[in-house]
Amino acid sequence: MHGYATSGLERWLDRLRMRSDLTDADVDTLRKLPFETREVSSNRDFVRMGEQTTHACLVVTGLVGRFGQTASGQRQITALAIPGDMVDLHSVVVPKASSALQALTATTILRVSHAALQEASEGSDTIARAFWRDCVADAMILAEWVQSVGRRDARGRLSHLLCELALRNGAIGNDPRAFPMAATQLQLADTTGLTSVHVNRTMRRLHADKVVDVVERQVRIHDWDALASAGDFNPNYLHLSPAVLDPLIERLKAG
Amino acid sequence: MHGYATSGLERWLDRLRMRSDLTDADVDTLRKLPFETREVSSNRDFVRMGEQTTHACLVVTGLVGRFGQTASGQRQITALAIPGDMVDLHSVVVPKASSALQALTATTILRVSHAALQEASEGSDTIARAFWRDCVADAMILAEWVQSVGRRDARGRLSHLLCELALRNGAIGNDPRAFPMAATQLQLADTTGLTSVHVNRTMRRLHADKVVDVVERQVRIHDWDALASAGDFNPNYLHLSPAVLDPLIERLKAG
DNA sequence: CGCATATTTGATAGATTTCAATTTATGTGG
DNA sequence: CCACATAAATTGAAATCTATCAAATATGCG
Repeated sequence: MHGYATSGLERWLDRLRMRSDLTDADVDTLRKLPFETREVSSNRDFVRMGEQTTHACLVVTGLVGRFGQTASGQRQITALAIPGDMVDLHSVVVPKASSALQALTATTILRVSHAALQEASEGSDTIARAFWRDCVADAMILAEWVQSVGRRDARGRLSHLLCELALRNGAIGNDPRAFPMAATQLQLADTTGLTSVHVNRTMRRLHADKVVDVVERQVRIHDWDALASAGDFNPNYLHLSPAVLDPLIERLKAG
Repeated sequence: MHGYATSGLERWLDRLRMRSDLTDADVDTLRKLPFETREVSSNRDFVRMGEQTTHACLVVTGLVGRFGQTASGQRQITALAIPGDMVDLHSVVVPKASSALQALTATTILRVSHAALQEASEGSDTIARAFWRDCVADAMILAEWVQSVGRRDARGRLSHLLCELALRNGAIGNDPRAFPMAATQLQLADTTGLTSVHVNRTMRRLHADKVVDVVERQVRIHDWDALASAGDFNPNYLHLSPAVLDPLIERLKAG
């Protein structure tokens, strides 16, 4: 997206700045955050539930899920993090993990210490506000998921999720009509509160209806209007500025 | 709970301090926050979806729900606020409401301006952190709700919700075994992603099994162990300190 | 008393899960 | 590059849970 974006931090900074005004000094501070890079292979927890964490994790490439688990072993994904997302920025203020983080595919993360993040936030009101706001944005996605899982049928849930991922991918510079999505149908099931069998049948139907497609770990949206209407999708909750949102919708409709 | 707690702010302060260390100066600052009191009658929106808000709302008495709505008119409650909760503290950093707030029963709220809250948070790192942490705590409840709605059956969802409400009520000084719960079965249905008919039958069964009871807008827990096990309830996500949690659990088990 | 709201019950339809296989990808070592 | 092992996608049939529709009974309130 930007020529200088060699470090994975840059994409995160871009995202932060989409939501919050940061001063040049702020950006400078954040660019200088120390981190260590880590490769996580598919289906591996890199934060376990209950663990006392000391670092937050920024996704550079790949896909990360936050997992809850029921006593009977049923799994539920409560958040998906794509590149540019700091999966657990919240851990700076609540370090004890109340759910596990797992890579859904081979993933590169940057670990940034809570101490450094806290120092940055205490050194600048605008950074503090940006971090707070980012956590609130995550909460709004969660609220939307509650609604989706609570009140939409299988087709609606999957459509809604794919709409969300399209815009979130678009916001980080991917093509909103065709973007990487490494989750398996089982993982999609754990995200939407369905069974992998039912996800399979529903995706198959969406494909047959020429609405969306997942081929080779890539989502391809063929009919945005149909998808958005099936998912009853209203992008407000993502709080993207018109400058970001409008061109994305335009591209999606052009599809 | 405290003799001096004439103002509704006090209970909120107590709750904040349960999660975050505040200095005496911080507490002083927060006590001096200007507010206006407002009575809201049952089933009335006091914040509409899409509205640009200028104040955050603290519940003093009653019950408030955050409502999402689907195109087909299906409703989903994405948060319940009991006395002492600032329903939309998040609106300080994201003022545009992405869902409606509605009183589920006659409710008293305190409106506190964003400007005042922001000033408080910018004047003290510890206050800023406490606000941020409180929003994160709300998000963790939301994540648990996603899991509940996604992966538990009707009995599990209702049991889990009642367990949560028991501890949250206990934390503000109510008896965790018998506390006010003004929501109708229809509202419980909107909270758990069920139908009012199904909520009725399920509550009826929980009653028959001598697990819980809702009589005259009061929850009465008869068998905590059975309720917690039916709801597969693990209180970790509420992040209550042992000093608060342990006595509550003890009382609940004694029941 | 009488309207409006909430609870309760029954019968039926429908969506989704569960169980059990089968087929199709994907990756890996020889 | 093949053969094997493993993971993922796919399909079918039956069982279950939950929604839907419709109505009767309570309950609260002016």
